[in-house]
Amino acid sequence: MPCRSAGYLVRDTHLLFAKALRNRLQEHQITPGQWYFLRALWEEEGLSQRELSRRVGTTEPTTVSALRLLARNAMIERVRNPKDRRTINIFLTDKARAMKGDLMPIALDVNDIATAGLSELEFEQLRALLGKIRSNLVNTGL
Amino acid sequence: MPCRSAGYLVRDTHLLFAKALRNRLQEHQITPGQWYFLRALWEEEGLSQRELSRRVGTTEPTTVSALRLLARNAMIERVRNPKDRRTINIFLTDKARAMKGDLMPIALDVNDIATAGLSELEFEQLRALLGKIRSNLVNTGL
DNA sequence: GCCAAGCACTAAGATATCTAAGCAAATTCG
DNA sequence: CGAATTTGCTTAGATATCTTAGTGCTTGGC
Repeated sequence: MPCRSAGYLVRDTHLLFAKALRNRLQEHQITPGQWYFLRALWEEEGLSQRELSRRVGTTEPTTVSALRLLARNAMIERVRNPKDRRTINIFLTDKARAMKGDLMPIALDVNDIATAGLSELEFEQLRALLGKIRSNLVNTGL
Repeated sequence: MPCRSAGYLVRDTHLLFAKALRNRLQEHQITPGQWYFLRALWEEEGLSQRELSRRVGTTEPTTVSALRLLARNAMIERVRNPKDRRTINIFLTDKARAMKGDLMPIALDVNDIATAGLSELEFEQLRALLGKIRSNLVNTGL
């Protein structure tokens, strides 16, 4: 009996997801680290780095790294906010907006492959269970 | 409506698990990266690096890095196998064996916190669902 | 026995992530 | 108003992880 802990299962599943994503994104010169920020920006442009960090679930230094790569690939522009000069708002370039149509199907594909054989109900259960674990860890992890 | 993908949920949960583990392990000078290898070695000593990689779910270069840290902390010894000089077998030091009693409760604690409020049945569902996703991704991720 | 193929590990270099510490702009408050 | 605090971002340095490309040992076919 393996009797693996929840943490191990989650970590291992994460590594497999990241690998599947990386293999499919690499021909577009996008890495998984950049991917989550792109998704957040496709949903809403002009977010600050702090707000992006919150939505993607990383610390701010991680966000700085990822945005540096996205800027190097000409996917984003960083615009200092004139109302509050501490803040930098992140906007997509035309190139990045145009790539949404190519890239989103990749994410859907990976998720379809990953959840193949799961019913709608099972998928909702998974979301609920992971959501419960996340809120447990958020409140006591510090 | 957030409508987060399975991949995002798993990644975010993983980051929270890793953070909770890191906070609790740091006073013992053990990092999460080393943790999974320690667990595998507490279960069975003398594994080769390849076998360790397979059990922990990382590539071999990652295993090399993690074992380097464990060796620096005097937690393992690397012994060249005399029967097959390509292979290196990994053994725990007395120090590492002695720490099992202190460290295992930390893992149990993190898992208890993470799964608080989940019934036994729900925990089994989670394991089954993640297991299904893992096998889906293993077979098609490459 | 020789050599080609395969196997176990390592090196190099990139990305992903964290914590701790710092800087500069904005806000609060005496 | 001016100092202290807070806020948003950055830097520095460590760990974690991957892919690609070696190095050296073993084995199997001839």
